[in-house]
Amino acid sequence: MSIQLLFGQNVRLAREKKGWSQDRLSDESGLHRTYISGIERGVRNPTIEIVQQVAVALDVDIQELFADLKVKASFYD
Amino acid sequence: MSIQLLFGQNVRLAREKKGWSQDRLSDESGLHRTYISGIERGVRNPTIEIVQQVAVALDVDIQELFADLKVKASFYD
DNA sequence: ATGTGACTATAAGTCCGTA
DNA sequence: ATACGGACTTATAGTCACA
Repeated sequence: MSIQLLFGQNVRLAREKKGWSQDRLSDESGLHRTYISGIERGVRNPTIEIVQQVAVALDVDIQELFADLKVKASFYD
Repeated sequence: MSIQLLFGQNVRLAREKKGWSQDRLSDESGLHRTYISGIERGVRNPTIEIVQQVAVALDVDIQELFADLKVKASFYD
């Protein structure tokens, strides 16, 4: 898995955990909505400045956005 | 402190911990020597792909390169 | 062995849409 | 509410000569 996809999925998880739409995260981070979409899909390769902007908006540590993805528990249920 | 400088200083710490020159890190990462220099000084704003390349070369977790910098123990010694 | 300014090619990031 | 495309501006990637 690419680092872009790992990052993107972690952003999506953190966003959904807050119950936010991409539009909402866009507003909070100051980044364009379509760009957020691209990040979450792993098709963008953001700079660390953008990473920080997203982390601040989501109120999470940058490190959390690079955390290894856990296999969903439901996979084993 | 900017995220670029935080990242850069963490890279420098990890590199020096291994006793590597910037030249050596350049070889190991495939990135140009002057680019490594720019990263460590915080004047570059690398993408997450570059971050991963550096982390792999230094054999550290990406998260370590975003760790809060500790005040040097020697400051209190 | 490292810092710096300058450079070109490429990608980041924005904004307009459509589905 | 999200994915995706095209066109656009700005910044980064990557490199060099020199201090």
